[in-house]
Amino acid sequence: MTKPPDIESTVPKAVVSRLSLYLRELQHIVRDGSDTTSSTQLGQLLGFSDAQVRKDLAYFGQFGYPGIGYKCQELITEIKKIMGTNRAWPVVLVGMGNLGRALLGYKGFEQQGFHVVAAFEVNPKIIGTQIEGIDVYHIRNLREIVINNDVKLAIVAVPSGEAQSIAEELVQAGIDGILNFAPVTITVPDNVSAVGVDLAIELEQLSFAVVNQTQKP
Amino acid sequence: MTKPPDIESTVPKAVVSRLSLYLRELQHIVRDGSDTTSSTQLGQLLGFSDAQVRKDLAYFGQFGYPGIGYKCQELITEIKKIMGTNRAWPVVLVGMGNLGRALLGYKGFEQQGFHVVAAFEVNPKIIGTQIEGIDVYHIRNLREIVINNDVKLAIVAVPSGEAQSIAEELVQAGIDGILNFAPVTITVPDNVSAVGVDLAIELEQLSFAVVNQTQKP
DNA sequence: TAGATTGTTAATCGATTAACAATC
DNA sequence: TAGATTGTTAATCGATTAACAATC
Repeated sequence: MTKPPDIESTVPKAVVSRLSLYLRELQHIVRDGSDTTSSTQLGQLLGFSDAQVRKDLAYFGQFGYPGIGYKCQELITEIKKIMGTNRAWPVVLVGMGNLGRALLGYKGFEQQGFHVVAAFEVNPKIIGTQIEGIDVYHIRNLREIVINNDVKLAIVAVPSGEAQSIAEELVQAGIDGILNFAPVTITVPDNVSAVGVDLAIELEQLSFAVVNQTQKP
Repeated sequence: MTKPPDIESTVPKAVVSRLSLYLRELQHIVRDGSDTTSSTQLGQLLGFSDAQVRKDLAYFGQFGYPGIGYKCQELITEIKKIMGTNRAWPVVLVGMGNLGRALLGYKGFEQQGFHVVAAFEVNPKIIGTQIEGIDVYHIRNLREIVINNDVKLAIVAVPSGEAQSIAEELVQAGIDGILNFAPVTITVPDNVSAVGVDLAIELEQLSFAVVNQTQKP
């Protein structure tokens, strides 16, 4: 209860993304039967320095025990609280192409507390059906479903050309965060967050690394 | 021909990932009918400063024309050369679950020059079949196919528990770069590159942003 | 107690931005 | 010529690492 109210705005993005990795490793460590870990172990597993692990966590509080390390379950709980995943998030998914369907069936979302409550499409052939047990709606029902289910997050898996206009509809419907799989930059208002995942770009990064044989230290 | 031979090792990762975004925007600008652009325009489209765009490109050479800007097609060619995507890359895909199948049908890979030449699975029911026109093989055929097709890149979409051992088989088979969709950290030798994409982590980042209402400047 | 490990400060390192001469 | 825009240098800003007192 002593955390200043504005720390979040000063936390670098890189720190937040590492936090997710710490959480993932902690879950593995617990599954492997350990109760505690250390900044050294976490760092080694992820290729970071021990100092960085401690510094990153220090942005949010004091979670460790000098001489002991970190209690995994405790740290997991704390990081989840920080990330906002200490509760379940209802999510809507727009676009039922190849990728959209796969995302609908992706187990990893549920495992981390994200629950797809509805899917949306324009293709009349699949509107009204269920895919992976989820109802597929026409986009015109978006607002209603978002409001009724208090949905804040949306996944966009529509073709590039439609991504921006879908994003705008989502914002109109009251969505606060958009995970965009279309390979375009979408523009959203300042009070809305957008994260883009471009699968081809990820392969391109790999191509660069291979071509330039980026030796790891 | 005047580029020093070791610049690549000194280029920050962040620069390389922005390079991919520049390439993507340039392709859109061309599609929209413009022949030239500027560091200011590129930066604005992506939310970066003009200075950053110029600085990033300067790592690799002088591609612009003072007073004019950049010729889009020319810059596209240059960036593709840098990224190694000025040629087609054969790719193998391991794991034919929901996600693997979707990736097999993902058009964006082909569009950027990545061509999936073979898919691999352990499930005997689908080995020998074709999915999206691609033959599905048993992993025991991996090495042979990788060598025959001179494949350097692999996409891994297997369950978490199998990711590390598959990665090792890929390395054994002569793969140089792995795009890993399993939500685990995989360990590869220094001469191999690995890029991880964890879909749940991307949603988690969004959750953090929404919970902490990270206001954009 | 001795050994381990934290949280935090100071030092280092790296990346971004501002500014501007050179160029078209 | 005047206006636009590059490439690059220097200044600023931010992030990482090293070091260590405090703690268990």
